[in-house]
Amino acid sequence: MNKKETSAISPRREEDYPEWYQQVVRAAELAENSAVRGCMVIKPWGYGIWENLQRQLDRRIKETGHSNAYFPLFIPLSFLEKEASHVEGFAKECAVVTHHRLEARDGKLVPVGELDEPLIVRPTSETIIGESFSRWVQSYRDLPLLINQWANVVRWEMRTRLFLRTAEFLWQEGHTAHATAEEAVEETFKMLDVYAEVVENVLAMPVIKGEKIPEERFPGAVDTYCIEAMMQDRKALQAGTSHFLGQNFAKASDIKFLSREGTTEYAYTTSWGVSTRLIGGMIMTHADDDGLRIPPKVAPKHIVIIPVIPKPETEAAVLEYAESIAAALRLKSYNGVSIEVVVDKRDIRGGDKSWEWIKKGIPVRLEVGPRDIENKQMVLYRRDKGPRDKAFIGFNDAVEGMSALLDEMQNNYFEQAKAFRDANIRRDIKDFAAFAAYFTPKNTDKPEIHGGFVLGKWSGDAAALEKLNELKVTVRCIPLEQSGTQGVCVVTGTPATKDAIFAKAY
RNA sequence: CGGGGUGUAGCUCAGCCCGGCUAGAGCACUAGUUUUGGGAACUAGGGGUCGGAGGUUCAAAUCCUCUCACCCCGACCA
Repeated sequence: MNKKETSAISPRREEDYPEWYQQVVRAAELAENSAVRGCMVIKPWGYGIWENLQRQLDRRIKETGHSNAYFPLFIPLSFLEKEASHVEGFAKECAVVTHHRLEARDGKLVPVGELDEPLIVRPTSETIIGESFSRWVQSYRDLPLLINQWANVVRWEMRTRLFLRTAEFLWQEGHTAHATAEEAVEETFKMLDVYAEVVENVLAMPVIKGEKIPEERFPGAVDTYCIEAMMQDRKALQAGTSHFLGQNFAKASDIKFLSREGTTEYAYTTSWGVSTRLIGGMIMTHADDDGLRIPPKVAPKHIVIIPVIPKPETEAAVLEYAESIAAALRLKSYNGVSIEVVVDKRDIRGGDKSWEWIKKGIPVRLEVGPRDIENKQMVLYRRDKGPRDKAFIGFNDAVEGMSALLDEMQNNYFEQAKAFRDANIRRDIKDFAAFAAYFTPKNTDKPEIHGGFVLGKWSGDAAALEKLNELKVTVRCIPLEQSGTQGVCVVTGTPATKDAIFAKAY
């Protein structure tokens, strides 16, 4: 390999951001494309991140009173027809099962045994869960009903990208039913807060909580709330959504209850979800030109110990020393779990090992050789510093201080991401000329990274949406935090009071 | 589904326009030697239905027809 190459990932972010993203995913062995169009294989390192995220989110979902359950992968076609706008939103991207048997004919397998009613593979589960809810809810005493499921869903997207948009993806979807609108709205916000907390504290991704404009709402929802994050190409990523569904789905699925007063009422429902897309967001928030950087709280392994063996006769002693460090570290805990250590004993060159782990984004690398045994020390490399930025650290200091070090790295990642985002939120753009200039690349043949977030006033009229569409800019959200000031819409120039976040988006 | 492009080794590709020896390169892989606090060097080696089917020809990776898959740009999106 070329030693003059100063970064492990080629191209670098500023050269070709989408290609850089793909190379990071590949180099870190997170996932790969599969034989099935649009569907990915999540490899162990990537799945390990998902499991850690899942565990920490699941805990908070349960702490807020929800229970996990599981509903069918297949949904009768007729269920989807029950909610008019829901149909419109999802019908175009549904995988449909029409047969239940294969027969060999002329050496080929052909589907036979047509189903009376086709089944769709769930793109989301409101309708099938609603069917259960309608039987589970009879009285106001059955409410609230607070259910979550971890599942895979399928949306037959035209264009896919690993983690960010795949035809099949993993997620959790919460579904709740309440006696009053107030309580359901409260639930919607509560789960939005849970998402924001997990994404910021666990994935170290700063987010903006807000409300979607009507055009961007979940099909069938009364209100959709979201958390929006900024990627390193300054585009927005919707990182999670929480929907207040009003009585729309309760009416469609017949979720009724007898109130304390003896009247029959429709329940108010909510739904909320986050997906494996968050891993894509984590990559695009933290990875650099040397590959992935995983926030310690979701890293499948926190530390790799790389034995340095200059001569074969030193091997046994070095490995023994490496294992003793690993054993001591494993007795320590970080973020509620034992510190995860891997001793990389593979018979390949040390430099190759180091760079492999750098690209995989492991938080800490420890290198130990014969000289370190005598001095009872090791060489420490942190992924939040440069690849050659090494520090000697004593055995006891390393073991006792590791948890605090991981915590510091977790915070560093968040602070770095937050500083980057805040530096790229423009609040000074007041007219459309400046707005359009900000979102237009200077080199149209090969657009450079440009634009960012604009925080400005939004009037909400249809003509304005049209102008945004031409720029490929969207209203990401109306932030929950509003200034309350009077001003003019950055698109139309007409008087407006609402603050909105504008950006190009994934 | 519209416009453009690509299918040749595990990966990235050359060869195709202008048909012709046993189909090539780099990386990766295997073995050996040297090197060793660092993304090594040399030598030898393994690996290919040239996306698939049909056609033209003495001869097809190369020309023709059909077909499948994927990628990029649009419309759609967690």
